[in-house]
Amino acid sequence: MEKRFTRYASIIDRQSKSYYDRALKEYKIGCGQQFFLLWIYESPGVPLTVLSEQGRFDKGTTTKAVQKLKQLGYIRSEQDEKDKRMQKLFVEEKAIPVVEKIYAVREKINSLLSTGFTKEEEALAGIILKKMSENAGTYLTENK
Amino acid sequence: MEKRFTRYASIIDRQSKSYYDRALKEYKIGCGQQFFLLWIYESPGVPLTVLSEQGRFDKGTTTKAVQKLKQLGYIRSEQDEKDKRMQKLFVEEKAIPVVEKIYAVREKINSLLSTGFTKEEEALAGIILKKMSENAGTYLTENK
DNA sequence: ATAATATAGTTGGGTATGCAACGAATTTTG
DNA sequence: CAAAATTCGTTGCATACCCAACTATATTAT
Repeated sequence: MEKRFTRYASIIDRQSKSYYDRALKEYKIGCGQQFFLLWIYESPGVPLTVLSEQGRFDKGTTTKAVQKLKQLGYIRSEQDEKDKRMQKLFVEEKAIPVVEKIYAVREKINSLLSTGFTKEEEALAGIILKKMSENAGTYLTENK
Repeated sequence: MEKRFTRYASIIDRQSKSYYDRALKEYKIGCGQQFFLLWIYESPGVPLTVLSEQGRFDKGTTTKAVQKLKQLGYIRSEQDEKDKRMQKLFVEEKAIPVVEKIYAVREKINSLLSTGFTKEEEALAGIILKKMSENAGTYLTENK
């Protein structure tokens, strides 16, 4: 059978991004910030490196997303006392409505993506995609 | 269960793109052209609109990828006689080694992505991802 | 302790991509 | 048939992203 995993992943990713962009426009952020804002919300004080690792983003990408969130006043950073290179990130009050909106949009997108799936298929999809993304991180990267 | 389909799709897509970029560097193309070159190879005379639809790419994205392939001499276009707006696309001899390379890389990526999968899981992954990408095209887009 | 290495984060540059506005050709409508 | 609407493709602009080079701080090795 012809496998076309990447083609499907690409379509899912692009369409989801476009949906996020439309849904978050009113908050002045795009698809590129949602992941980071929620992660900071869920892990107060998280440093940039951890964000990069968790999303498998380049450090530069993470820096720029974080800068945008900071400019908008949605997060703030504190320098770590012990390691002065490290910035600990926190969500600001102002961002709470945005966080809630992102959760809702994420939920919506994920349920639209699994339209017509049985409960079993949906669970299986989660497991398979997780495994595949782990493989991507392990076997498709240059280093490691 | 918490669904995170988009996160996984995003990682798979980004890592695959990076792999394509590294693997195709010697041919002066990047991840953004592989889909189009193969499709033109498999469907001689295909117009730009069909490429856009099949990959669910924006028309502008398709135009730019096609322009790059043309500049490199990998494809040529012919104006349709009946409908003068339409460009029919064809692969040039020069591109054959590139086409073969892309097939090999695609195969490699897809097999790396399914590392550790049973035959059943692999087949299931294809079915589920296909379905999900169709849902993305149907339910996540603005129009239609 | 000092030199070599490693790590956190930033920056500059390039590619991929979507979106909106456009021009040209075609089709549909009244 | 002429005007309006649609369709094919292009272009300009903006965002997301990776990569490589860099600074500053921290850690390890000699």
